[in-house]
Formats: sequence, structure tokens, C-alpha cells
Amino acid sequence: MHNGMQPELNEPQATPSTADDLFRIYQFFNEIGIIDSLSTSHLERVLPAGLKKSHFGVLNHMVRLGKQESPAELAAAFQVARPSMTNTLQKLEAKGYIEIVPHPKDGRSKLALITPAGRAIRQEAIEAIIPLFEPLLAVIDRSALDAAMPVLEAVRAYMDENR
Amino acid sequence: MHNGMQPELNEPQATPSTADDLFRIYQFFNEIGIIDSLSTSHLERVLPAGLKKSHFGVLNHMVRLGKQESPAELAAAFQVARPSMTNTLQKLEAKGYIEIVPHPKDGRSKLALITPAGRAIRQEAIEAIIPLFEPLLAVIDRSALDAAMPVLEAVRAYMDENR
DNA sequence: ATTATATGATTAGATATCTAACTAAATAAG
DNA sequence: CTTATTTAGTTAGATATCTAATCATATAAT
Repeated sequence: MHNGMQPELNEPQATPSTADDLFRIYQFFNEIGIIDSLSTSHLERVLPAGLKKSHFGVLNHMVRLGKQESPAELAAAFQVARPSMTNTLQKLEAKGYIEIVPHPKDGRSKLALITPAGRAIRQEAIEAIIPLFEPLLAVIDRSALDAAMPVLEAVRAYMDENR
Repeated sequence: MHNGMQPELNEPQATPSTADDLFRIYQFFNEIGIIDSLSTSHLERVLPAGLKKSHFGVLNHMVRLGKQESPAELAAAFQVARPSMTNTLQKLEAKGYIEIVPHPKDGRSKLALITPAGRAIRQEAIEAIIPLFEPLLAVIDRSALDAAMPVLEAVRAYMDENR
């Protein structure tokens, strides 16, 4: 249904063809791309207060990790450009979900702190997400996820290193 | 390294916990999102003539499928909004890679045709992509892909149906 | 100490994507 | 037939992301 590189159809069957492998990889990334855009729109449709995926991600990260981080650290954690994180943090601050204070030890840097309102909206978001994810458990079970995750992690690690 | 929902740590081990499954799904989508952004930037760094992933996707789709399609059909095939496809096609037409003609049977519609220049740049793009994908064959082998793809396809199909 | 380099954050500018609204044409309903 | 609805494409407006450039501060080098 979707696009893909041209597979070579007349390969000998005994030896796995490199062209075919490359075609599989292309299909793999295509599938990844479609899933990402579908899951992002599904997610943002249920997030409260007009939160974007990136906004929820940061709030959730802050609650989970429980430590104060600089914009640069957050940008690195989420693999986004620094100006993108500046934008995300400005939006969150404007909505009162985080506070941005000067870094006590480094005059160049800052620290992002989650506010009580930020914690509350993050909790609300999680409760909105759960019914979104739950039906998926019928489609992909735990063992299928267990099989897929290492592949995803290997691909990500490779691209992360060879950036 | 990345964000995720809060896993519940004190679950009984005998029964697989639903909260843990939900956490896995969240991690899964996170991994998907990171891979998509990394692979998109890797891809666009090597694409010729400033082609975007979406531009290459359309050209490649046209060559592979070999039939003339309308903007609406292309938007559906790539799961993007129609105005997005309008934009993509206008860029491709401006660069001379496609031509857009009226649909012979439907006055509302149009047809996108690839030009010789479009075929040439698509071929050039493929040759640029191959060395990008090849090292990945050392990281993910065919059997790992075989294991992962059905999971991806199941997730995509579910989200596609429950849009 | 002074200068050069590296790092953190932001601003500026570009662009791809989205939703909502609009126009035109085809199809269905009456 | 005439009208209502659906479908195709585009325009308008908003926004999240990116790269390049700028400014400030910290660290290294001389």
C-alpha cells in the first residue's frame, strides 16, 4: 500500500539477496514513520490542555526522573535541537507547568522545575492515555513486544552513534 | 535515557501486570519516534537536490507503482493530509520532477506524472541511500526484521482502523 | 592575566505539517 | 430536473521543528 524502494524480483532463492534486505529496511523505516505520525496524532487528540507530545514528554520525564535538568540536558535526552527545546519549555512555562530558574553553579545555564500544576496535568494526561493504549494489548502481546524492542533499540543505537 | 510513563515497580511477579504492559507500549512508541526522527535526518542528509523524505517517497512510489495517481490517492497512500500532499507535489513540480495534468474523466481531480528528470533524481537518490542502509544489515539481520515487521504492521493496522 | 575556544541559551528565518474554510465538480435524493 | 451532499483540490493560518547566527559565560591555552 505504501511506498518502498524497488525490490529485485529475479534473485536466486538460495542466497538471501542484499537488494531484498535493503528493500526490507526501507519498508521497516516506512512502517516506523507511519506509526509515529499515527501514534502522535492519536496521542495529541486525547492530551489535556492542548498539550503536544513533546510537552507531555518533558513533563513526564521530569516527574519520572525527579531531578532538575537544564534545557541542554533535556534537548539531549529527547534528541531534539536546542532551539526546539527552548520553544517547548517556553510553552510549558507560559502555561504554568514549569518554572525556569538560573543554574546556581553555571551562569550560562538554567534549570527547569515542574510546578504543582505541571504534575497535575501530567497525571491527567496519563489517565487520558491509558484507555488509548489498552486496546493495543489485544493486538500486540507482551512476547511480540519483547521480540520487537531489541531490534528497535539496536537500530536506534546504531543511528545514534553514526549521527 | 529517554522518557516514559511511570512503571509500577511493586507488582506481583506471577501475573503479568497491565501497568507494566502499558509502560512497555509507551516505550515502544518512544523508540519509534526517536528512530523516525533519526532516520529522517540521516536520509535527508544524503538525498540529492535538497529532496525531503516526503519528496523522495512520492517519486519512488510513482516509479515503483508505475501508474498515474491523483493527489488524493497519493495523500491516502502516504497517510498525510491533503494540503500536505498539495505542498509536496507543488515542490516537485517546481523542480521539474513531476507534471500535474487534469484528470481526463473527473473534472475535480488531477493526475501526477513523473518526468524523465524525476526518474533520474529518484535513481540518484536510491544510489545515495544504499550505502546509508547497508551498514544496518550488520546490526539487524533478516530474521530480526522478520520478527519485528509483523508487530509494526499490526500496530499500524490497528491505529489505521481506529483513527 | 589575557586571549582563544567551547558551551548554554536564544533569536531569526525557513519549511513541512496540520486543521478549518473555501471553490468546483460529481453524485445522490427529491 | 433541481437541490443536497459528497469529494477533490487549494488557500489561509497556526505551530513545531530545523539550521545558522548571536550573545553570554566558562574553561583552556599561552
